Amino acid sequence: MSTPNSYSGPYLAEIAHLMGDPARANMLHALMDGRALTAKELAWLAGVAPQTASGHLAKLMQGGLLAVAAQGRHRYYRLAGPEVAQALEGLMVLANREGSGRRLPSRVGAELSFARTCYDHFAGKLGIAIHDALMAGGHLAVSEGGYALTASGKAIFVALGVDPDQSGRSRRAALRPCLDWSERRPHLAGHLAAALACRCFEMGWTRRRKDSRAVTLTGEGRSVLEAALPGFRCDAPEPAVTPSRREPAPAPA
Amino acid sequence: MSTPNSYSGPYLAEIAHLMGDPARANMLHALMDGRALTAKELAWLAGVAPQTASGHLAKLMQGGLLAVAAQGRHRYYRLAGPEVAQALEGLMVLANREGSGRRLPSRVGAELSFARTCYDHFAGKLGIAIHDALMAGGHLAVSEGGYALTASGKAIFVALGVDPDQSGRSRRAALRPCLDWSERRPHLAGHLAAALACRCFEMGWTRRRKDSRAVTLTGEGRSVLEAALPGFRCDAPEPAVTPSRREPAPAPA
DNA sequence: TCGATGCTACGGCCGTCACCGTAGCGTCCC
DNA sequence: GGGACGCTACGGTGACGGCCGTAGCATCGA
Repeated sequence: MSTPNSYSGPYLAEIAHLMGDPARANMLHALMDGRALTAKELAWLAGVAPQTASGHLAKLMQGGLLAVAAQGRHRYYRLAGPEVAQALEGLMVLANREGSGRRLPSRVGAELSFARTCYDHFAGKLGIAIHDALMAGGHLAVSEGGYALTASGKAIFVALGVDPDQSGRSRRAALRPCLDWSERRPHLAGHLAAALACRCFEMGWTRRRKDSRAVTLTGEGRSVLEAALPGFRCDAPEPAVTPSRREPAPAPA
Repeated sequence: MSTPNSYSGPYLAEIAHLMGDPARANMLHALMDGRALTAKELAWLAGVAPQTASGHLAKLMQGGLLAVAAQGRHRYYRLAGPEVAQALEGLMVLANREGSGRRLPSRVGAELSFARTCYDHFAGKLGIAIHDALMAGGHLAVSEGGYALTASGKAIFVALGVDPDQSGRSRRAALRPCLDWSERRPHLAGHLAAALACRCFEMGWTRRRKDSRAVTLTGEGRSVLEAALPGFRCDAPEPAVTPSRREPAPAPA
């Protein structure tokens, strides 16, 4: 009764509080590539014991941030939906602003900002290159709550092996812009973008890096995209020596 | 060294932790209408003593979420930028999902979801109505990272008394979609949207409600918008008895 | 000049919660 | 079946941090 204007403040605080713990934030960050991970993997990634991780995961579940799929004796956790990933991206934009003083370490930052998965689609320089090439070519049109493909845009998706008319859940836009936290420019999200990313992994045009959201564009992938997408241009990533960081677990003191 | 994949996790946690305290969340929520408020006002809105609020504000400043303008013996705090508002909106989307069980109280929710300011532009049913009318009429086109006005769109802005070619900071898109947390559909953000909102308040087409982000569309405003924007349609808000909630401060026990 | 006001700095109190120990339940492999 | 493995439930410990007291500095008005 003492806080007349705090309509959603408490709810907002509840969600933010869930994300505000380092261990939980690490887990959420790791899940932002859209994959589903087991509790043990998440525990290791977060740097805590499995018991602790279990508690965190239960809290995240109760808060509606995660979904779980039980499979045998494993439980695979994933983000509850694209809104969660989008909210996290919004926070990443803040966390990586120049003003805040904290930036990604340059090596790692270069890999991640070249190409990575953002929930289920491409982000980074690669995602933006795709977005820009489609836009510059007039293959995108404004639509209900996002983008729609023009006829020429649909032809491009067909050429890449993605059915542009597969209407997933009709509520969500097939294509929409998503602000990129590393480049501060939009890339393509939505289930068509996800289908395109999926196709790229299937065909070996892109590959996931181990233990990272970073993505590698293969030589074949570059050729395919340049052929199908007039104007597509994406600077090569530096070869980036594999850091071979492979400490299995923090040695218990 | 024990968390190989947590590149931005800690930074993300830091930002989220700042937003995760109820008092701070209330402050941020109150500032989401883009206005600048004094420390005392924010203390009252957050339901804490001024000393406590001062500490919170210092933390939010250090985290880069707020900016301050000293004016005499008052210090006016406001959000540091649109990115902050956007990140908060992203969290609100999560906080107000059906699944979470917590929704806005219906009375208040109805007022806020009809029309409100979102940092510096209109959101809610009003914001969406403007967005939809412009889109349906073909007045928007996809542009570099957002929307651009077509010739007919520019004419509409001119008719409303807003210069569509005022290029603010050229880095930011003049118009871009912004997901609405109450309606789950996009409304218009960007500095042209802000200019339009500003014009509406100046001309008395809309009015702010006291102690709330809610906005009222006046009869004149409705006429003006319907005349200038073919297809504009915005259901009337329920008259909504003014709750006259006016407890000056929580009685100290 | 003096008092009132807005805001911030410091100190002590106390609640909340992250953490990991042990223990228990369900599942897979041999 | 027996054992190993994945995960969760519970309890105690410790620390971080929110809270408000008093005190101090800057500004405005008379």
